[in-house]
Amino acid sequence: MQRDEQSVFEARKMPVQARSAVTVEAIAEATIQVLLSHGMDRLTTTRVAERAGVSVGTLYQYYPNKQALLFAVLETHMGRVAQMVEDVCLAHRHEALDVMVKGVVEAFVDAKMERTDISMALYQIAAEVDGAMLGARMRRRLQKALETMLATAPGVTVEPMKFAVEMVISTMSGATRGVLEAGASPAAVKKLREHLVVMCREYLVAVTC
Amino acid sequence: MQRDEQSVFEARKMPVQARSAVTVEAIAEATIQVLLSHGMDRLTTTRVAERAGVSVGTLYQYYPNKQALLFAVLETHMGRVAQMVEDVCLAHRHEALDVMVKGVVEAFVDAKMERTDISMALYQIAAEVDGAMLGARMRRRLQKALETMLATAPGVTVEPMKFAVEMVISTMSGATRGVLEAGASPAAVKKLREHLVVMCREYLVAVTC
DNA sequence: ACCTGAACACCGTTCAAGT
DNA sequence: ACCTGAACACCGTTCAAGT
Repeated sequence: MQRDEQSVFEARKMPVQARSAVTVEAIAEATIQVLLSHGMDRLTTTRVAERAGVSVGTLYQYYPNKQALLFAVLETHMGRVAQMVEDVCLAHRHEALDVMVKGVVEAFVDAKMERTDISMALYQIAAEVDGAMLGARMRRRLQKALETMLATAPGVTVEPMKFAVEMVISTMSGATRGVLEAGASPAAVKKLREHLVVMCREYLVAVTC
Repeated sequence: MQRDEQSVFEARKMPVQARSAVTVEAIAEATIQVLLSHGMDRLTTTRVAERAGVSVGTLYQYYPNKQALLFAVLETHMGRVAQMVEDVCLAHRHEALDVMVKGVVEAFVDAKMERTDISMALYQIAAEVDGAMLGARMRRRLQKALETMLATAPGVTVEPMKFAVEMVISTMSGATRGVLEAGASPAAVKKLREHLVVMCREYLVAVTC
């Protein structure tokens, strides 16, 4: 594969020895730590390298630029959320609509709220890098998982299904983000779980023929 | 007033002569233009000043730093949206719940979609500066306006009202953002208007006692 | 195969000098 | 009262030299 074919955001090279795999992981972990302790505007490639115990040059051996580093961190965590929702979608095929909605919404909220500090920090990253692109990719994954599951719901035909699923995904993201930006107190997270289930269920029932 | 009491994000000085008022406006406008044509990462204070037809020094006479400049631009546009929703909330007092919801949702969507290019560009700004802070302020304005309006709805008591309104605001933001990030085609905007009304109405009806 | 860190380019910000 | 733009500090990124 030629260098030019690589996305500018992809890792520059694959670690082929054990120590470099450790280095890559250490750099990714250090990025989160620096983000949490210093904030986005004081997140410096030199500082990240220092925290990871390597030199700047080493960082640039695995991540072509700062954006790629942030992108990778964001991708890891968004991927984790998508994975958890996908698992629930598979597990809830052929069940009743309200059971599906409850399962998906709670899986989404729980995944996002597992580490509220990281989730909040990631919103800072999302605009620095092209968060829209990653968000779109994640949305496509959730979209497919939800559509596939909903197609197996007994006696349910939502029209237009595609848009309704987009609405549900955007709504889950928006409401969760709202609670995170408001501080994500345990009480608020609990209410979010309940109310978001009601909102999505009532909506889907209303647009169901 | 002493310098130290000023927020770091507020304008450094008020324009007292006509030409400087023009300068301030030109800089703000140039910021949007550079953002739209070059993107966030190529938005440079020097480039903005150049576009506005002044020197960098002049820019720093009115905005203490780059963040303050971006903050001001974001604030203007968020304020416009908040204002339009507030107006609708005042106009719809004492009407039926579903009329209120329709009015507010459509006002919000229309305000955000009036200039989709600017709205999309602003998401880039929102993380560069402390978008969470401004978002919180805006949410408080909408919160108050909506609560005041809903309290006048005949025969409606939502419990807990405060959280339900937070949910509605986050949902409107999230769903609108989703459509914007998906490209905001006229067809999608139209469907968003309709579906968002359904979602918010059904939700509020469900949590109403 | 992997790591180092001085060196370079570029950008945010200032301030002495101008009108 | 307002504007200019060279100068400075700092950060992203590179690359010749090391192990």
